[in-house]
Amino acid sequence: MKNSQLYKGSLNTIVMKLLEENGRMYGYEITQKVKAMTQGELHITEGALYPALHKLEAEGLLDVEVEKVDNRLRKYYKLTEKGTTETVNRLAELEDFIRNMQSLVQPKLTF
Amino acid sequence: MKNSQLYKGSLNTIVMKLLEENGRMYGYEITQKVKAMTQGELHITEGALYPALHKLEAEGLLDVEVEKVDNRLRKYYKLTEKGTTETVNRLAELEDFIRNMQSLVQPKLTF
DNA sequence: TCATTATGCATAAGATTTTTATGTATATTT
DNA sequence: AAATATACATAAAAATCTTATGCATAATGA
Repeated sequence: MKNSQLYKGSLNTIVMKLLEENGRMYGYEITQKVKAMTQGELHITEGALYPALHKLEAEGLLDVEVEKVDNRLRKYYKLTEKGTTETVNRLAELEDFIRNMQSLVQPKLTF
Repeated sequence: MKNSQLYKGSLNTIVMKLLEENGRMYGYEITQKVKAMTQGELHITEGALYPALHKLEAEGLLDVEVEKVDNRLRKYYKLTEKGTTETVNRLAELEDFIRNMQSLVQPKLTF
């Protein structure tokens, strides 16, 4: 989803957090939202997003509702109860991750 | 290198930053240092680390010196000139990454 | 009006990274 | 004497993502 390898493994967390914020979203909408929220820096590719959504659904973390808007198909995803619980965990992991990375990379900040 | 998927893609950056800080280190030392710096939270596995070191060396970012200490082998790695330059880029990417993740995950912080 | 871009989904091959499981060997601790 | 720590290594499998396609409708622009 961009040049940097760092984003590997973060897609699920991003998607789940966005769904927690916005209630329900469809795939294309997620790509646009992420692009907007990062000033165009982060570009989620379809080849990564759609399989990820399918997997989260298969794991019971997301529910899907298909709708036709303007004669085009949309698949709206939202968090299941299980997904909502898991999102809390993932966000806690993200905070730990960021904290750990900062202590590894900015060891000077001990003042 | 742990439970959370988030660390995927961050190993190279971690290694390069540690070498920038410490001049030269050997593999086992890196695993212990990371464990200590993260209060035991982040555990770098050998199966991930050694291939990563070999690849960074093959890319010309690291130099290696073999030494025998206490009758045991050690391979000390240090950044090449190219590696030092690249480390600056990787750290900038890491900062962008963290900033982007925070704006995705903490959109409330707009005050 | 005809071509391009935007919207919207999907999958498949390949690359990359990591996990898990081994293997070898010496030193130290229990 | 056995277990743990130190120190390297690789190989199979899993997981994730990129790149390249494919299909289809709507809107924009030349």
